[in-house]
Amino acid sequence: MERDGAGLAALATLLADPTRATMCLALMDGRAWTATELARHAGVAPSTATQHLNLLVGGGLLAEVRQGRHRYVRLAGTPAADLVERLAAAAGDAGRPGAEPAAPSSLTTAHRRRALAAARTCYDHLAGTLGVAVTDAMTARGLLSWDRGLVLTDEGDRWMSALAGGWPPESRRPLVRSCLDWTERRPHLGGAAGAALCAHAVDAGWLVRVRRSRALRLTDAGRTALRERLGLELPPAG
Amino acid sequence: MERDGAGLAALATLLADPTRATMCLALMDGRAWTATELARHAGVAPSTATQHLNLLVGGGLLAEVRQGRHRYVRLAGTPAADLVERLAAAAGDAGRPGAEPAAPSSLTTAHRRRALAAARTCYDHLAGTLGVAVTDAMTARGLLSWDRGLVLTDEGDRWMSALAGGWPPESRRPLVRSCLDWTERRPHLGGAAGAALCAHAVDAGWLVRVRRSRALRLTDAGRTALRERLGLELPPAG
DNA sequence: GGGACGGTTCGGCCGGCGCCGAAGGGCCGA
DNA sequence: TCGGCCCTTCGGCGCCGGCCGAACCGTCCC
Repeated sequence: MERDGAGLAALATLLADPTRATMCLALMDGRAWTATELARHAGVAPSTATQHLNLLVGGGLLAEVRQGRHRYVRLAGTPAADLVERLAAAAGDAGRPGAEPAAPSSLTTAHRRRALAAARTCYDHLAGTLGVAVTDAMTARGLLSWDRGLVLTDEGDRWMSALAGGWPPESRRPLVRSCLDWTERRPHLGGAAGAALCAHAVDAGWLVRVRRSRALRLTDAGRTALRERLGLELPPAG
Repeated sequence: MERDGAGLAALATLLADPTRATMCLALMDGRAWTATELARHAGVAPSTATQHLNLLVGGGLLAEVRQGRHRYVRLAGTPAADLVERLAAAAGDAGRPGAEPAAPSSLTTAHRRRALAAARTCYDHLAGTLGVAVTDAMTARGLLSWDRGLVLTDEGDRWMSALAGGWPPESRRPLVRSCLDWTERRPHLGGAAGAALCAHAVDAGWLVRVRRSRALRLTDAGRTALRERLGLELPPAG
């Protein structure tokens, strides 16, 4: 790759604008937003939003789908989402990688924060304390091994098969991947297995999405299922 | 805190300029560079480099140490280095972060970094693991003493005389000086003695310079010489 | 002390970028 | 067919940020 920083700078420039950064963070919920939704969310005129979205799509950070008169836009993929999340995590440390997180500025944000910290999606897999707890439980049960990088054990493979149909997936995506959690500062399960697990949890009603957020709420059924399948004891909803 | 993208944008802005990005990439070798070195490397005036370094240090991405009239600057830590590496890797994917994960192109960079960590020049004397190892060996042999600051013992003075002609040097430069190594985080030998030792090692063919880099390669002759003269056992080249 | 050197500060120039409003085009539903 | 909605294009404005050169300060070397 090139030794000059032009490419790096070009990529960073995409996120170096508050409006674009706000848009990308909003898209971290994994859904597709329309251009006007993003414009209102970021507090700019629609024409301005168009320009920003052109840049982000052109830069490969976002993918778009035109449907009728709507322009739907979403994060381009897991790497893009990882990038945004990682940068946001580093930026969240009061601008100091290594400092403690800033106190929530308001009650609503505190509530939001707590909900997000408890359980949320990280693009397409589980994150937050729940994501870490599930990952830990899977490790304790021998479904995951961290000996030489993160791998799914044979037992873990059987466990996934029993959990969800269509396992293993055909995609060339790595089965498992370690993803650093920005609230827990600990790794949780990403990759195809993480995505499949999350998808099943939502399909089966273990988790329900909280509107306009990437927070998740654990249902009673989910609590029971996780206890039965992983021996994971979770406190009732707070 | 994460709701608006201001923080994220602020962090990304640090890397959104080609000059700053080039500087950060240069610093990925793990070494500490001086301001002028970085200025020349990035192709800007010293005054411009100062401004960029102020931003990067202020943003927590870089750490600085003032030594004499020099301003040494290095990546602030592992998180910062990870951030730069990850962003650079994503930017290298043909500018498409959404594409599939890139092959470990960091292999070459890993090699580069290892080579630099192994042996390199710091100014005009030895640094890296080799520099630290030599310093340790000289201390163990009683050639150096750290009792009241770093001094060359009488025996060390004789050792230097036997090693190289023109010892002691006429310059009023301090004979020995402790210089903090940024990869080892331990002091190594600088000053006139360190310079003379390094010069002799290169002249005598113990070390050869690696082109377009500060890295050094230890020859077989050098390995033998260091074993004979310092009792220093070094592993063969990797 | 004198000279060289590394680094910093200050002022000023300039290009680029983000923003908007107005106008226009495509798609939809009545 | 017609009006309304979503989005885009275009022109223009204001500002921020990167760049330099000149002057200055502190350090090191002789």
